[in-house]
Amino acid sequence: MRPTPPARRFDPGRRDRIIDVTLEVVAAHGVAGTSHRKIAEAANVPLGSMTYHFTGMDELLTLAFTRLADRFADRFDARLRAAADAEQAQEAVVALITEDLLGSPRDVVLTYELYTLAARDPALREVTRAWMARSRQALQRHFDPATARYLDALIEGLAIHSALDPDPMSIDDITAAISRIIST
Amino acid sequence: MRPTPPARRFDPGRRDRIIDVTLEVVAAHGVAGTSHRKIAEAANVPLGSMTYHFTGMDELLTLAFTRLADRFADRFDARLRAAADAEQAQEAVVALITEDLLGSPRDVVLTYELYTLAARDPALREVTRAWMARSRQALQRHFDPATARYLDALIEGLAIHSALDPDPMSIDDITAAISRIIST
Amino acid sequence: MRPTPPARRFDPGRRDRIIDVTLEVVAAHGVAGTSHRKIAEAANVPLGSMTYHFTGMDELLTLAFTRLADRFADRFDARLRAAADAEQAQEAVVALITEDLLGSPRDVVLTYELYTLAARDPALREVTRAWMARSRQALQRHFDPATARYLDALIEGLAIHSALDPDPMSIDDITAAISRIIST
Amino acid sequence: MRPTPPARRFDPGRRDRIIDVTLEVVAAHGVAGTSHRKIAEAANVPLGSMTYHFTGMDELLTLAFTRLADRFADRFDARLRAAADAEQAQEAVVALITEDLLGSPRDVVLTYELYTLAARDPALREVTRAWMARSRQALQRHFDPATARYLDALIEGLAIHSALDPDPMSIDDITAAISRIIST
DNA sequence: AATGAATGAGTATTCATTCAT
DNA sequence: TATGAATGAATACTCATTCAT
Repeated sequence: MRPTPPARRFDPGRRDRIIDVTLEVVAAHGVAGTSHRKIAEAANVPLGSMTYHFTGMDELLTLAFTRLADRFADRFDARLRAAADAEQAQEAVVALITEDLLGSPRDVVLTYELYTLAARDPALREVTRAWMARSRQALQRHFDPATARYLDALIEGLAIHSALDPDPMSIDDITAAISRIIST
Repeated sequence: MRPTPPARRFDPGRRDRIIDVTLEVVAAHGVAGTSHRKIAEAANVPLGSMTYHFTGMDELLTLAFTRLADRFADRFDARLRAAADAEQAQEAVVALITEDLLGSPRDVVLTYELYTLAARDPALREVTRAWMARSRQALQRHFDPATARYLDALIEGLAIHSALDPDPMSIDDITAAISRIIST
Repeated sequence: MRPTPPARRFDPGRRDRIIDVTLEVVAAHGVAGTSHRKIAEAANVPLGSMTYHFTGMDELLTLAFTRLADRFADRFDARLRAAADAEQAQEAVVALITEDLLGSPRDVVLTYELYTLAARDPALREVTRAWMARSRQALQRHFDPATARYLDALIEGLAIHSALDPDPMSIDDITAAISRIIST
Repeated sequence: MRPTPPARRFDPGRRDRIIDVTLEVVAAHGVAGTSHRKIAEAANVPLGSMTYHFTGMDELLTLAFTRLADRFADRFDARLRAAADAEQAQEAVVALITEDLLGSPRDVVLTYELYTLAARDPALREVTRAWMARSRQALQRHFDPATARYLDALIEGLAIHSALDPDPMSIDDITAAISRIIST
């Protein structure tokens, strides 16, 4: 009896899958607790495959967070694109905070991890920069540039504080805060 | 020739010093890159001393970030305590953002590291909770509770976006955004 | 849109080029730091091409060092062939040491790498043996066999010591040493 | 039954032993084939012990080869110190080549490995430099400085060629070559 | 005939923690 | 009380080689 052959797998899209799995591992263990081993195991891929497809952890994290930011920005964009007027836009922003940003603890955690990396790594700061730029662009569909910028900052702050606060703000509070920042 | 003595140093305040040095190491290498070894070396303390004084990294990080948050809150408090009226309070908030929060890249980085840990660890979430509570308390010297809360969130968002943005907001912009949120 | 073609390159002389590039990689990184990957990259050749053309690193190194030794021996031969008498032969030997052997740090390094391999591997010891034989043959155009042999050894020693010595011998010293060994 | 405890060993002189074992491993496998693992195994020491005692492979190799060169130089010195006159000194040199340098294939191999490293690494070039300096100093007990230098180079060449040559020189040949270089 | 993808063994190194002194 | 030495588990990464295409 020969041992089972090493089971060379035909696995297109493997690279792509690894990138997605990376975000899951980071969400579960933090960047600090993320390793090639954990990702490889979660993706059901041999360890050697990791450094075959990516030059190192840095590249992998950059790719993964770029994907994350793109998805956030897409959702942001879609919400505001669907709003017909300023009033609907305001509702869209509230929904965005309460549903998109706070709805998934996973995403909250990942956002912080991204900011922490971005504070050190220019490559990831570029990712956050592009994300912010797209957000403001989306807001400018309905608000003037200055308001868009203030609003973007407020959204950020509301999301963070709501996430960290054991007694988070109500939707009414969030709506009220937003009303103030867009009143010109 | 006698061998060098065992160098039993009289070193009161060692425990304290280690806690402070921990923040420096985290600022320099991130939580992900922080280790007992690096801290011990930076504090000029034998490695064995680390696990002698602290049960592990978790305790050490909690102590260090508690100290950090206390210092931030103290400064916040002092600024608002010094303000005589709402107008001065607004100026104090602007100064707080531009000088305290954005003045030191070290502090920006450490704040993110703290949030990232807090998102996972209840002990550190308590640290951020207490910090937020003190901030709002300080703001309530001059603003009603709801405004204090909105303002606190806006401060957070302005600080984050300004730190990550290669083209950060001007002081005028920051002032304008704050004006809107406190207009009742 | 068709996918990019498989880039089947018409590349005659590829095998040859790989052998030459191998010497460059060894010169740059040492035998210890040489790998199929580095050679493939330096030769602009797919990794799979390495084990397609050569059975393994041993074969590749043997081929490369054989080529190196042949080139050295050719130069040695040419120099002594050009000498008309014993006096010119002596000058040729001095030039050989100072110009051929010491002129290029690359060649000095490669020579040691070869000796180190030869000390272990009979295939490469055959390479050094043949090289030595050709050197002596060339010297015997002008000197008796015993002198040729002594001279060959002295050349070796002068080259090594001059290469490793931060304060290497002058040409006059080299000439004087050679004069002594050929005086019968 | 508890599993046997991890058997923390009291092992003074371990650091020293590792350095010696390193030379054995290099002699057996070459620098290219030497790894922390092999050394640790040969020294009967856990892998983690290697990088505890040494910053890395470089430091370890430097220490090991320094020790090797010192031993060679000691023997060289002893031989020439024991010679009463120039004639005995000449005999000492012959014995040195035939017994010390060629007597042990291990030492021949190690010498090449050292030269190969020295060609790249200044730290190891300093080791060879110091060794050469001591050799010449020893020779100057009996010969003038220029002769000492030529003789040192000839010794080197005779040793290398004899080691690589399947038909090495006889003692008479070696003696004759040396006679020529010291005849003034 | 040629190669890109794949993989398990192996590399150096870092690490938190233990414990004899 | 304090610590230097020790250690096994874990880290990222490199590698020669295989093989389906």
